[in-house]
Amino acid sequence: MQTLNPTARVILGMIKLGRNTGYDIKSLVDVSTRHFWAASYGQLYPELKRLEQDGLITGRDEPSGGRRRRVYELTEDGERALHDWLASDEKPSYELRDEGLLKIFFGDSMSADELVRAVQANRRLHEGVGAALREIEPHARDAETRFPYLTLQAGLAEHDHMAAWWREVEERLARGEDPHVPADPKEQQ
Amino acid sequence: MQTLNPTARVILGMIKLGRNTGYDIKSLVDVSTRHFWAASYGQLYPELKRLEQDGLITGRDEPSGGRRRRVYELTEDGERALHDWLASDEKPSYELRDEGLLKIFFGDSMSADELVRAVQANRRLHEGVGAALREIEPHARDAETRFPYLTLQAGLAEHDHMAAWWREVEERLARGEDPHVPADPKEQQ
DNA sequence: TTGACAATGTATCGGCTTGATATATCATAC
DNA sequence: GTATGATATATCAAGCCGATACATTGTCAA
Repeated sequence: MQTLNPTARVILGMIKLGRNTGYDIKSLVDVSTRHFWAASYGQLYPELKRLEQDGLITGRDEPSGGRRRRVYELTEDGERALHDWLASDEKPSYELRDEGLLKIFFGDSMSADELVRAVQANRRLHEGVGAALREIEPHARDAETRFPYLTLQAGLAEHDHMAAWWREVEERLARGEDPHVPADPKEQQ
Repeated sequence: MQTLNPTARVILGMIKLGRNTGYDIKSLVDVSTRHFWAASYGQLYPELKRLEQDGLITGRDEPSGGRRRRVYELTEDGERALHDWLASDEKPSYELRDEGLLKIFFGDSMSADELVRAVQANRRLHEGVGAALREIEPHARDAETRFPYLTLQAGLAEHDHMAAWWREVEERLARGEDPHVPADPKEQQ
C-alpha cells in the first residue's frame, strides 16, 4: 500500500461522506475544509481518474439529461486506504504561508506608519476569517456534523486568538511602546 | 510594475537584510521565516536569475577559491519593488494546510481510540513547533532583530494556544464528554 | 416565452512550489 | 590523509492553485 497523495486524502474522505462527483466534492470542500485544506478542479479530476485506475474507487456514468456526470464510490481497497491513513501514527503535516507575517519580518524596511498599517491588515485578516467562520457556524452546529463542527471551532479559536494578538500589538504601537507582546503565562506549558 | 511573485518577496527582503547568495538566503529562511514562509532551492535559484534579468537585482561572480559563488545586490528598482510590496494595502495572502485537522474532519470514520490518538497528534504537533521556536527564541531576542523576533512571538502565541486548545479537547474526550470546546469569551470580538 | 443568470458538471493550462538528489569545493577534526 | 560537514549551485518529478473554457439544466422575472 503506497501512501495516498494529499488530494487523494480529501477525495476518499469526501466520497465516504457521500459526495460522489468531482463537482460535489469541490462544493463541500469550499464550504468546509477550505480554511485548512483546499482543493482545486485541476487536482480533483485527474486524481479521481488515478484513484479509479488504482482500484480505490469505482466510477459509473450517470448523466442527468444531456449533462455528463460520473459518480464514484469507494471500493474495499479504498475504504482500507482511507482508514489506514486516518489511523496512521505518522506526524501529520502542517504548512502555513502567511504573507502578513512575512511583511512584519521585514519591518525595518517600513516606516512607522506603514508598519502600523501592516499590523492592522493582519488583525483584519484574522477578524475576517473569524467572521466568515461564524457565519457558517450555525449551519454546522448539529449532531450529524459533529467532527466538521469541531474543526470549525478550532479555526474559530485560532483566528480569534490571532486577531486579539495583533490587536494588542497595534495598541502598543499606538502608545509608542515596544511591540513585543509578553507571552501569556496561562498559555505556557 | 508587475507584482512580485511569492518567492521574489522573500528574496528581495533577505537581500536587503544582507543575505546575498542563494545559499545564504536559504540558510536564513530555514531558521527564521520557515514556519510561515518556506522557500526551496528549486525556486530560489531560478527566481534569482529572473530577478536579475528584470533588473531588480544585480549579480557578480565572487568565487571563494575554486568554489563558484554569485553575490547579489538590490538595484534601485529592486528597492522600490520591495518597498511597494511592503507598503501595499492589498489583503495579505494566508494559506494553511493542516493534515491533523483534516483527519478530525473525517472523525466519524475513526474508532474512539483512533480519534484520541489523532487529537493527541495535533496537540503534540503544536507543542513541538512551540518547543522548536522556544529554542531559537534567545538568539532572536536582541535589538538588531526586533521584527523577526516579533514574528517569532506571533508563532509562539499561535502554537501555544493551539496546543492548549487540543489539550482541552483531549481531556474532554478522556472524561467521555462531548469534544466541543466552548469559545473563550475573552477571545470574542 | 424568451432571455438572463445561477447551478451542475468536466476539463485544461501556466506558473508556482516542494523535496529529493547530484555535483563540487573548501574547512575542520581525528 | 581522509571522513565529515559547510558552502554553493542546479535540476527533476510530482503536486498544486487560480483562472478559464465549455456545455447543460433549472429558475425567475420582464
